[in-house]
Amino acid sequence: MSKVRYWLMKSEPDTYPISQLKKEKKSLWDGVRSYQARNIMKEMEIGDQVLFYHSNAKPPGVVGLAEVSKKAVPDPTQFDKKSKYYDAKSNPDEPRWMCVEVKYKKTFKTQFNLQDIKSAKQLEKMVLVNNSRLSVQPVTTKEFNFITKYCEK
DNA sequence: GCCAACGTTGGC
DNA sequence: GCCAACGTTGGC
Repeated sequence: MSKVRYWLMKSEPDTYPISQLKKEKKSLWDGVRSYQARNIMKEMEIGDQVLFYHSNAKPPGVVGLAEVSKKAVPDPTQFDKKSKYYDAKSNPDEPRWMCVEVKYKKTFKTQFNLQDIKSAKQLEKMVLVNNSRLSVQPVTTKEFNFITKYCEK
């Protein structure tokens, strides 16, 4: 078994809030159409821990925890003509877009706001702070522990 | 709703 | 293969 790794995944509460993941228990993280984000999802292993982040929220921040429950598989929405994520250029024999499945773990009592992240010295190197547009990103063990310790108090 | 940042596309 | 134009993300 390899070591557990940590990630941060963004979702807009208007599109897919953490409360919906709680209801559904698990969900395919489909609809991601960024090569960088896709490449990061391909790295994920079952059991990896995920910070669930609400973007475009008031205020934006980390709202809870999820866990990778299935390794990357071809994103079914890329072949679904009715989906807004349909990609005519993707070949079923060589799918362009991949996604992992995540399962719900918990919702923090108080969310860790982006503002808190930006003002914490220990978190100044976070990808979130320096590459704010990347929707799936790696998080270091230290960053993960810092945020979860604070939120689990 | 604005707009800065930045990834992607496409003309050359 | 460069780079301008364009589209999207996401904070404010």
